[in-house]
Amino acid sequence: MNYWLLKTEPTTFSISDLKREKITSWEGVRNYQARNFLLEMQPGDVALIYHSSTAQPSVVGTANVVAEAYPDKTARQQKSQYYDPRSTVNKPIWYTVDIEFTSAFKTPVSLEHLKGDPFFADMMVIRPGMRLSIQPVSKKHFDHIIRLAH
DNA sequence: GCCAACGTTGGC
DNA sequence: GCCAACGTTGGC
Repeated sequence: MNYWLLKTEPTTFSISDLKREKITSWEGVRNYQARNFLLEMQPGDVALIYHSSTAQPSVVGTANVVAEAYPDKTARQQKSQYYDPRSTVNKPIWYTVDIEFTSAFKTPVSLEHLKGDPFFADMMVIRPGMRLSIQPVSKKHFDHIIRLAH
């Protein structure tokens, strides 16, 4: 079982949207490194949902991975902002996974907190210039964030 | 809105 | 295969 952090801009898709939809396809990942992490994800893995590009960037909830990676259909939809003409049915480039809402934190754990807490000193998300939208997370970091959120 | 850090593209 | 130019991300 592995742990992940999934970034999203709340103006595009927020934890509230996930709560309402219950299960969603995590479409639109267009970065090879993030895609490779998507391909590693397995049902049973759990993820932190992180709001980026907002007043207080924070971990805001959790989700379960419920379907392993499969081709992202938006790559072949010309009207989609995620359209990529290089991706074909036979040779898809981009993938997505299905995740299921599990919780929205009453107390989000802010990036500011993570940066200030030595416990998270080696967490990927606090590294300056870290733009990766899908990141592996250690169990100890995951568990502690859950504890802080309660 | 600024801008640093990165990733991608494409000419050579 | 190098690298400059350009585009994107995302905190501030």
